[in-house]
Amino acid sequence: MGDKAVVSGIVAINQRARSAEQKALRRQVVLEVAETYFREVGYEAFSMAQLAKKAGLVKGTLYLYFTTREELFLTLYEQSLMRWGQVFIGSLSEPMTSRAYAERLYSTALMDGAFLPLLIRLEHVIEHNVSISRLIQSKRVFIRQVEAFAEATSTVLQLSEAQAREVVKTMGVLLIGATRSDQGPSLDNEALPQDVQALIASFASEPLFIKNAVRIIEGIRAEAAPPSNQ
Amino acid sequence: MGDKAVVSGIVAINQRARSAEQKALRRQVVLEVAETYFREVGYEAFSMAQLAKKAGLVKGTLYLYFTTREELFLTLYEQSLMRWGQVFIGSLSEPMTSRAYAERLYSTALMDGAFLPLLIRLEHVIEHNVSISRLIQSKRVFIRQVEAFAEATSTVLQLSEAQAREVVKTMGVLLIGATRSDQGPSLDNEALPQDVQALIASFASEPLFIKNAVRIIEGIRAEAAPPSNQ
DNA sequence: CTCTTGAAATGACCGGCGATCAGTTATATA
DNA sequence: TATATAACTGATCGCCGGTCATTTCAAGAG
Repeated sequence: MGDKAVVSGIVAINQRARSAEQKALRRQVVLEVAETYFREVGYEAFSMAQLAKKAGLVKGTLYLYFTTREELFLTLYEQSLMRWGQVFIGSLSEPMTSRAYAERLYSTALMDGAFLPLLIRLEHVIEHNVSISRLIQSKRVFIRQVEAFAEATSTVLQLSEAQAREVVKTMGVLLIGATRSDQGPSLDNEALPQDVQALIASFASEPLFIKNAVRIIEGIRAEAAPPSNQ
Repeated sequence: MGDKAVVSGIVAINQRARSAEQKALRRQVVLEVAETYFREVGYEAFSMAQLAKKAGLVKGTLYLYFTTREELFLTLYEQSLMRWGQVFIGSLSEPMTSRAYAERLYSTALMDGAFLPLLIRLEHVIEHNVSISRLIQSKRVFIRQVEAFAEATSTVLQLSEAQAREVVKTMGVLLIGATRSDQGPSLDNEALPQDVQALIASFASEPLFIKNAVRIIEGIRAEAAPPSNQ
């Protein structure tokens, strides 16, 4: 009991955060605790009071750093998006097949346990209850990421910039739609009838994503290069 | 004040529902009130107490007809799915282009104001907090609908059964991913900077869905019929 | 070294939520 | 008409996100 005093390493602010840097640092610490907690319990069971407890604060203090629960999640989303972007782009190699590209995209997106659950709730939940200016700021982060994706995609898939942007947009759509089934309740293997098990198996997200990603990339590739004309 | 007594038409149960039919009827009346209310306020703002008030009951009574809020929404989802299925299949004509098929699918799905908002929340929210047996029952409704869709699709697009099933599965994925942007906050036209407006415009759901639906249908069509071989 | 001051932090508090259940009441039947 | 049964009620529960008057602490002034 009484786990105050020194927390971690050199910086160790258990005192009040007064300077702007200290406040930013504390905010980031809270975000890291929040992300761990979020990975444990998911979106719906995540409570601000519990988060405060885990971060060694009191609920009211959280609201000095985040105006609403949703604004906190929006920040987590931005960070996970940028993190995933780095990992995905970093995983691409010079010339790639559509299939290899789709596989990298899928596996890196799933690897980050926070990204997809946040992405899936972005429009219907998170973006409501957030100020317009904060939302604009977030959209700009998104624009930057889309551009980075498009550039890398254009290179490795040998597509025009316009084609690459089209690919990126559609990959997002497909990723959300295909991984939706992974977000259902974890009924594991318990006594589901065969017809339902077969249904679930037929909606397995990985082949669903990859097969359709390839179809779309090849479709886009074919559109701008009519094979028999000019 | 005092709007008891006769409610509507001939049946008019303001009394207790005793027989199984009366109970089923009352349940259906509640569902209809719930759907109207849901269309007004959406998922998050929907409260059981308000619903009870609108249905002329008390909150506790609702829980005699639905075990949880989510089970009520699951029922609304099933009904809207079947309703849409009828409308969509009924709107198909004998031989159709991929594009016409995609357009019908998109427009009929959007027309029913309740279907997409429920579908989008199905796995991450609704299916949690519902009994396993109820979930199995719901999945079977879904299986039946998929089969009906596949049959109609096979006919109008002139595809094999396996191809048609693949089309149907993928259309669902695409529909959810593409219409996600419609679920954001309604920021209308108010003072969004141009870059953000351009982003939103570029993610407009209709062209996003239709272009990619066509790409995928054509991709699936091409897979089983290699043009230069056999 | 002490005092002042203003912002960081607190915790009690708010209204509303989904859900529960002991008690009430209407009604079909004997 | 009396009785048993189950549909219905409404008070109550614990918890939620969010607020705010008050307290506390550290940096800068003297």
